Amino acid sequence: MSRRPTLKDIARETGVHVSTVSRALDPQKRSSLTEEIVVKIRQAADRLGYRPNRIAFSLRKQKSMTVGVMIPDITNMIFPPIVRGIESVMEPLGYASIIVNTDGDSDRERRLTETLQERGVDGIIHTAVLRSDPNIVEAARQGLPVVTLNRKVEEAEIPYVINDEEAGIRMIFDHLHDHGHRRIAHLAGPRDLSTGLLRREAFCSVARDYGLSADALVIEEACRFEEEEGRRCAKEILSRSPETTAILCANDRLALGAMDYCARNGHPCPDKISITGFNDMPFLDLIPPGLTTVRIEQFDAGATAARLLVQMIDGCDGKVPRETVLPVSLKCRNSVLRIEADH
Amino acid sequence: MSRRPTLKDIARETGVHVSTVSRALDPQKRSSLTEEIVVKIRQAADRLGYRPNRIAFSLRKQKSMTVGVMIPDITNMIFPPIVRGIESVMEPLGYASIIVNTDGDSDRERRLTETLQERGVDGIIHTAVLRSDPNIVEAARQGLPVVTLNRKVEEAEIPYVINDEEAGIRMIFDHLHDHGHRRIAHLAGPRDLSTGLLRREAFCSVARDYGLSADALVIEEACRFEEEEGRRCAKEILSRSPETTAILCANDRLALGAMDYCARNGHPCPDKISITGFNDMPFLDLIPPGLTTVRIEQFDAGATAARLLVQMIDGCDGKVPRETVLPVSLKCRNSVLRIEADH
DNA sequence: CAAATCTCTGCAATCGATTGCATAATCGGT
DNA sequence: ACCGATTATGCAATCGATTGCAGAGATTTG
Repeated sequence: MSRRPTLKDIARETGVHVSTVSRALDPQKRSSLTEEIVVKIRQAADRLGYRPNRIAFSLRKQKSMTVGVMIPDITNMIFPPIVRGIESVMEPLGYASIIVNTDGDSDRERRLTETLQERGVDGIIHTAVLRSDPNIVEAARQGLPVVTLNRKVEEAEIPYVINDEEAGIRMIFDHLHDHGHRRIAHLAGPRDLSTGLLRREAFCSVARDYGLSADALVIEEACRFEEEEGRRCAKEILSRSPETTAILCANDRLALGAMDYCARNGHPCPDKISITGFNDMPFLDLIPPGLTTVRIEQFDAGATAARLLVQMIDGCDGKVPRETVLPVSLKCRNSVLRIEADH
Repeated sequence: MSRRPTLKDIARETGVHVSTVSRALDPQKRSSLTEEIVVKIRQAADRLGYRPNRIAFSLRKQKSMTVGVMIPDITNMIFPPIVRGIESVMEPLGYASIIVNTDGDSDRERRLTETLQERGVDGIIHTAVLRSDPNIVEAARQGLPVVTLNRKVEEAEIPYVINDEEAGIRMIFDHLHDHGHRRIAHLAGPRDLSTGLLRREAFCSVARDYGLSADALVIEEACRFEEEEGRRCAKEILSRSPETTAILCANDRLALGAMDYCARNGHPCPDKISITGFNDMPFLDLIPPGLTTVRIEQFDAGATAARLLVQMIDGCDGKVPRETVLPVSLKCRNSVLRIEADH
């Protein structure tokens, strides 16, 4: 129940000055001390169960060995793997992470950025929802190392890690096309979220490459990445364009909602309609018929962002790359049916 | 890019002593200052964009306004809601949480407990896997406020928050019995995890109340709470005891695995066999036929644990309750079929 | 043998905020 | 106008660690 021992306690115990103790316990400077005294000090430290006080360390060194991780919502299943990826890099290096949930709320985000800075974080990993974000940009401008995940930040010189959304959409579009689908609708995500916009643009671009004119495309935009919106948009698509044979959805949850709506309304997937997702979230394989989707390596994304951030914090050698694009892959299950091309 | 302003900067700016600035900015003591000077100081603080340095604060006050949250694995879907529950209580009070994943590894847990203490956390919320845990007990004995979640810690005086596992098992057993099931097998969780043991004991106890002799019970124990083990144990149960009409599983993932095995081997659920889960994890409603399970309020559990911890940290009034048992509820979907009682 | 060099350890300032105590300033009372 | 009481502010120590500089001893060198 007694207070944790400090350098001073060890100094008293061994009869040397605290600065000597400090040096004896620091592998860097141990060399400048007499072997005998180092041994004595380390033994005393062990005996007392000394553990350094990182708060004092932080104050003196102006380095907290702490990073902030801002995510929209940890209960959204795509984020836990990212968090673990970050931790897998940070923890071995002695960094702790303070994770905060922004709920995509700009006010909250501003407040949390503030608190993180008050706590003296050495850097921030910011996984984005909104496409622009003045608070974090401002923090970066003040010299705080920041890396963003899942979002290009155009305005500032902030390094970002993104997945190859374009390639993912192309893969899955190709896959649908290869299976004979020509009437492919896009169930898009919200345009103000960067993934929503990016995937939509990729869809249009790929469709153009296949020679489909832009105004012939049927695209329905969800307000949120949620099942309910998936249902609503699926309904919209089917009524607006009944000849649709495939719906390429901007993410898995939209796809799940779409599948549900279709199943309940005489268009079971994949028999009547093919549906695809994006993200490959956990447990997808347990949900029939098995959603074909684009796999994103969330863990790697987190780890990559963490490595970049550490580089920026250490700030020694060279610049870190401004842009890192991570590969994605096609994950085929059973939600896409081969049909006769109708041309 | 210039360094954040400190009290000293404001003092220089306004021509008063830092201690005066400190007092002017502290709502508690502001009263002892002249109104005029307080205004002047606050204006200067605003103008310079002053934000307190919490590290210095922590060092001086011996209070970090930080708590440690130890969980087995954030990618396990039951934990994110707990984390958010904790945050919902802590964040408004100015506490930040450092979340660490223990992976149920005792060594790792010891190390992480150490790091948390080095960082001067004001308390720890420890959501358990193993039934006993020397490290955290030791930390608590040294006077660190600790609350455990999901586990009774018998040895020490650590307050714990648990769900009413017994009541949950009883509800679901009753439910099966009401639907005519008499041959109810238990797909148990690992005995060294507290939920595994508790639910198994509850199962035996309820079965006894229904007049089933202990040695007539068919119980198969999984090594881990994973789908694969669910499959293995389901197979075991069906071959050992083919007349089984219902499998009461110790958690949802085991149930999902069992459902999968049964479906693939001529025992579709619920037509041939009824299966139940425990936890009510997210997305369960999307997986046919819809698992009937016991709902645990994870968010509330986290929030409750957080409130207890804050009480302990503030340590003012009275003791906190040693035990808090949270209510659970039955969540009926479609994995239980009504059958003719066979007696 | 004295001077120069080198090694090792101690001193004290520092990081930014808090706070008990001292002191200067103000006020009222007579 | 003077004294004691009150109030507002400053001083300096403190939290625990780090680190530049100084200086004591030991050692080498001319």
